[in-house]
Amino acid sequence: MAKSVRGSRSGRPIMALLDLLGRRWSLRIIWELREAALTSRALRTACDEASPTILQTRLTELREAGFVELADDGYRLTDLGRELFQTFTPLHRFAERWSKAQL
Amino acid sequence: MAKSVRGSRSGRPIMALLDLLGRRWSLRIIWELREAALTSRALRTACDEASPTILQTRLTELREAGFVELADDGYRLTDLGRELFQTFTPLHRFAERWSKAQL
DNA sequence: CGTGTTGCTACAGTATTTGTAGCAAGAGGA
DNA sequence: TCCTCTTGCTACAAATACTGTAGCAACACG
Repeated sequence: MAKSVRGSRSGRPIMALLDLLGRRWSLRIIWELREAALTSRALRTACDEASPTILQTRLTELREAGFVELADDGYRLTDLGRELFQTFTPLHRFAERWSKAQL
Repeated sequence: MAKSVRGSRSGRPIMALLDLLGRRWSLRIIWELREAALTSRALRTACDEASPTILQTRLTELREAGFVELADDGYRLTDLGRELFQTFTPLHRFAERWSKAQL
């Protein structure tokens, strides 16, 4: 398992971030936690029954990165994680436009 | 190789997009093409000598998605791809804040 | 005590990614 | 013409990441 975030050698934070978010289910997890906290099982359901192994791995990474935390009501975005999610908003809008351009 | 974009079954464009961008080197490739077109070799150099196999695979996917095109001067973002890149701008700013929060 | 959650892990099979090598096609230069 | 260089791209085996199933201990409710 890649311990340190790839691209971090360059010292450029954006590389480390692109690498972390470029791992499977990372983007999706943040997306699914956008509204409310989810238990590990609920998160798994939300993520199309992705394997718990990889979800756990990603959750650990995202927790170490400070984007996600485990509270009484399950996993949820930290303030930092919520900030990160904000940057997805234009992405969401873009996705809608993109799907129309695909036709 | 995953032919269709995962998550596209849901019909939610954002899922398809999150999945495509969640594959290794996808985000990075778009990032590296942000300023100028790059030849396949130059792109490889920019991407820390990532293997040409996977770069080629990602480039094909990104081309099919309409984000990247191959021109005389190498690979470059399409108008759509440039739109997508715009959504990264807040991500870049976030990355800077994040690296400070990590200390 | 049983029943049901929770977060989390083991493990084997599969898919993806890596690294090295090398291809054919095209653009020069001699 | 032949030689050399670059282009985009691919083969192939080894390494790594991911999947799917099963199941653990800890805690809560009854």
